[in-house]
Amino acid sequence: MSTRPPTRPALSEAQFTLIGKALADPRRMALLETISGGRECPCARLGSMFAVSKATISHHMKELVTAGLVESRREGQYVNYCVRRDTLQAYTAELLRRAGGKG
Amino acid sequence: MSTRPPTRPALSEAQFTLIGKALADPRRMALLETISGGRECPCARLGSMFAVSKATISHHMKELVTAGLVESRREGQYVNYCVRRDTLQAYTAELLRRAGGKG
DNA sequence: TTGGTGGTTCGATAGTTATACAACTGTTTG
DNA sequence: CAAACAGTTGTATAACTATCGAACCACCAA
Repeated sequence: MSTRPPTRPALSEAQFTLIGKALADPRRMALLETISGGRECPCARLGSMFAVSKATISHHMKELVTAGLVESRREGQYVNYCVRRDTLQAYTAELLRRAGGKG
Repeated sequence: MSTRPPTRPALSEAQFTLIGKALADPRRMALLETISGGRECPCARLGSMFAVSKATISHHMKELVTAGLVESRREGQYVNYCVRRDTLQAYTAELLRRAGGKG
């Protein structure tokens, strides 16, 4: 048929669920949004913006990285994060594919 | 500029979170997907497809309805559900708007 | 009415998770 | 080396939630 094959490989069920869970938490969503705002975002700054412990920040960032929504890169003492927009787009596409129906 | 203003009102923070949580559960996602498949789906059928109690089905459907992802309509003895694609699309749009960045 | 079927609500339980503190690793600077 | 700073990990706890059985409500048919 004519439905062009997706350019990206479809998300696995496991990753789809991971992403869903990662996005479901308001705090994590806020972190993601903050990271998305700037070009790169050191973890330290995040801690100062949200009144939570650095352990919690680290935990949330780990979830986001595991879900593939964020990439981390160590820069000396610091860790910089950036959003993986491809993953985010793959997720929304998959979401619409699954529940968006045929129109 | 030329980006047409959204036809839909933006999702409130509360609803955005509700939707996120609703979509995060694999079972609920499966239910949503099933509903999306057919035109209308009576609750009874759902119960027979997923090996869970009807109480659990009811609970999940309530979550989906509360999130605005699904609409329920009583049809005599039965309750039919249909997916609110507008909500789903509003969610994905908001997601990309928040975290999709300017890329 | 009585019964039967479809769905909801209640109460309890088990599993998950967000959070913090403390201890630890890694890095830079004296 | 030691000290200071950035992040991670371990442990514990509190809050949340998915799940079920049972009781209940809504509708339909005798």
